[in-house]
Amino acid sequence: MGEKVTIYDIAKKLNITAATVSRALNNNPKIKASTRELVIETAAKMNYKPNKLALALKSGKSNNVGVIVPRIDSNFFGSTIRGIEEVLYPHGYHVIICQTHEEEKLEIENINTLLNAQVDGILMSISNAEIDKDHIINRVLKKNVPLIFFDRKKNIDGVSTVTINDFEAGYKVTKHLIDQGCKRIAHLSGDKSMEIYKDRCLGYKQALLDNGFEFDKNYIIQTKSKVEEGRKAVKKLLKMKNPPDAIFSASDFVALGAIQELKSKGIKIPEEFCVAGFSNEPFTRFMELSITSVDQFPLEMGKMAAKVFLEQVKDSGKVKIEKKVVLTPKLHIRKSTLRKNNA
Amino acid sequence: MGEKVTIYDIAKKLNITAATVSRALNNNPKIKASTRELVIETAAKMNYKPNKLALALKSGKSNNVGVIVPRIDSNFFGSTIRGIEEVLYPHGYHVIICQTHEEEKLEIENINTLLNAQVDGILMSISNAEIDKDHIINRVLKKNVPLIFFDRKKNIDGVSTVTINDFEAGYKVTKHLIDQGCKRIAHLSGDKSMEIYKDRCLGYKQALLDNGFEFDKNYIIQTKSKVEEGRKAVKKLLKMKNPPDAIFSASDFVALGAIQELKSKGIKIPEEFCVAGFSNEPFTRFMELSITSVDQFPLEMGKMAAKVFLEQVKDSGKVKIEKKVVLTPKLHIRKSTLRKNNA
DNA sequence: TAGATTTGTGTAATCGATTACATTAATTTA
DNA sequence: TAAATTAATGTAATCGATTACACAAATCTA
Repeated sequence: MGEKVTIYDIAKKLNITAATVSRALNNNPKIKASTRELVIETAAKMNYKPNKLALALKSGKSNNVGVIVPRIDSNFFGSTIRGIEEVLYPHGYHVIICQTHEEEKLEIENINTLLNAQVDGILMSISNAEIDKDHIINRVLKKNVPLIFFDRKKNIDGVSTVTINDFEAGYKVTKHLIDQGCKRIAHLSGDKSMEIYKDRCLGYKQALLDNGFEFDKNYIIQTKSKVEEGRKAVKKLLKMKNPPDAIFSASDFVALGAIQELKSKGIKIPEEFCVAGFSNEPFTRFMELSITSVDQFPLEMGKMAAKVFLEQVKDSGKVKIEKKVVLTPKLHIRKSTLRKNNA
Repeated sequence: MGEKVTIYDIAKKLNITAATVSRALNNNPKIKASTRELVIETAAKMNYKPNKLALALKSGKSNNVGVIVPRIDSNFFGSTIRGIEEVLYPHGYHVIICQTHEEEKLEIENINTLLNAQVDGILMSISNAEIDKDHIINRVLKKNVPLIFFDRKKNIDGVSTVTINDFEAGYKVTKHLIDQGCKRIAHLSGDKSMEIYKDRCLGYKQALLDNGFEFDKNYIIQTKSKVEEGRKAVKKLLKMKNPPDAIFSASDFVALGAIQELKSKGIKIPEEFCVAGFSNEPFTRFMELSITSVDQFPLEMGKMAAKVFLEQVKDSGKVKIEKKVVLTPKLHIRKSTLRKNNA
């Protein structure tokens, strides 16, 4: 019933002490071969399994790492978590998932409860880079718990980061639109308090400037990552005196909404208007009018974050390392921006 | 630096024992009010946080639950996990994620490591219902660890399940296709070793029979949930002497592939051919030719599974309960099957 | 005012492992 | 063959909490 076999049960059965059992099971060379074998055999027979909690308490290592993301039911975060898990599982780590729903309060609460649960590391996508989180971050660092930001980072000493080059991505998309002959390129940005959106926007600006385009700040509209926001934005843009003929959206969902709205107005894509998104959501390639988008390699990003964590664990105690890994984004050019005469 | 504050540190500072500190922090009424306040105050000042591992070891409750799914980077499982997390987090539970990639070996390994980690419960989507898993399942049950299957279940005594009525879903879709005037309805099924696919197929059959259609087993093609498989299946079906004029696919991805192939052959959807999918993946409603599909309410399913777990924990020790929760699927009728003359 | 209660804390065992430090028995050395 | 090694195992502390039991001081009872 209870079926809780401990080393003491094995010890009792064999008339030896728990210490000997422990040593035998850990292949301590001081133990006589015959004893070792007997113990191992008996342990197997009794279906003994070590209690990870006891080990964790004793060693101070829980073999759990916390992963904090805004949400997991999105392709991007789901894939990063998959990558993290794939790398860490073979090393004996378990992944504890926490969602913040972009809420500041939950973010801090999550870190706290993860620390109390004695996780061996925290991998997170921080939501708002402007709000001061130094206090809680310091708690993590003081405890010497490796902390790694992925995708949504904030520059903090001692914190490693794994990101893609959002600036480059923004630049590439914009340059591509320019190459397709677009003259007035608008940008549907995201929450500017996040570095990723800031950087994408900066890349956009730089590409414009480098190519002799003038930058009009009215062409930048802040949106939340929702289809409806794309429709709204297009309505607004089309009312302008000098409406754009292309959109670089920092979100695939917003790009989708934009496309829907443009189509409903009878505007032809990509002939009259080009639209590019961001994140390479599955639907962007499934659509009949497939959508040009940026691949952020979420799986790779997750794997990389996990690897950085493993390195930090290995080297802990030695020099404090701080890695900044930047992945190169890949632009998938699809129908929504590909004009045939240019192909 | 180390910043590890324990109740002993607090005790030392106040010249009392750890027992008193523990009691004060736990609002034990035997403790003098003044002492309690002093302790609580000092604990806050020293930034004391209880060590969850120690608590877990003592109490035998880790406050962790394991969730085992084939993968997390899918809309369906991502959403169920989100639901689980949302319900359990407020109750102080953490969710440990494990992926099986449909591999038998990993499934068993995951259960084992979760048990060794002393999880308080396991919620899982079992991959293959035909392979005998009694041994490992028994280990869970013997340990009195609540076990709940969601979506992909297997009928086992003592195991609660939360599923949707896949039979009904299959029936509804097929009936809908019949109502739209389709005469020869094919079914693209999934791995028949899973109950969900078996049931969807049974619902399909029953609907055919109930409506005076004859059932042709050549109209059933087994597929894996991939776009390419849908294309292949359609190629095969169209080569038949008496090709179908509708497809009920047990997967949205397969349905998508089918649609792509049909279109490439110049077949008009839904006028000449209707296609319905399953799972209500986001892309099904985003497509220009939106795809009829079945909503499995993954978020609700996750929440429900978590609630069943909570009930079992509460009632543990009392009668052993075994809940079978069946959610009703919802058919979203979209362009891919909606013939205007029928609307 | 002696005995019974109550109040507030301390002592020590416990959860299940690991491990530094004995300790005993066996073997080697001189 | 006595002393020195070595081999194999036992004893007990430890990780950080909780809690049954013990106990002294304060308060109540008759």
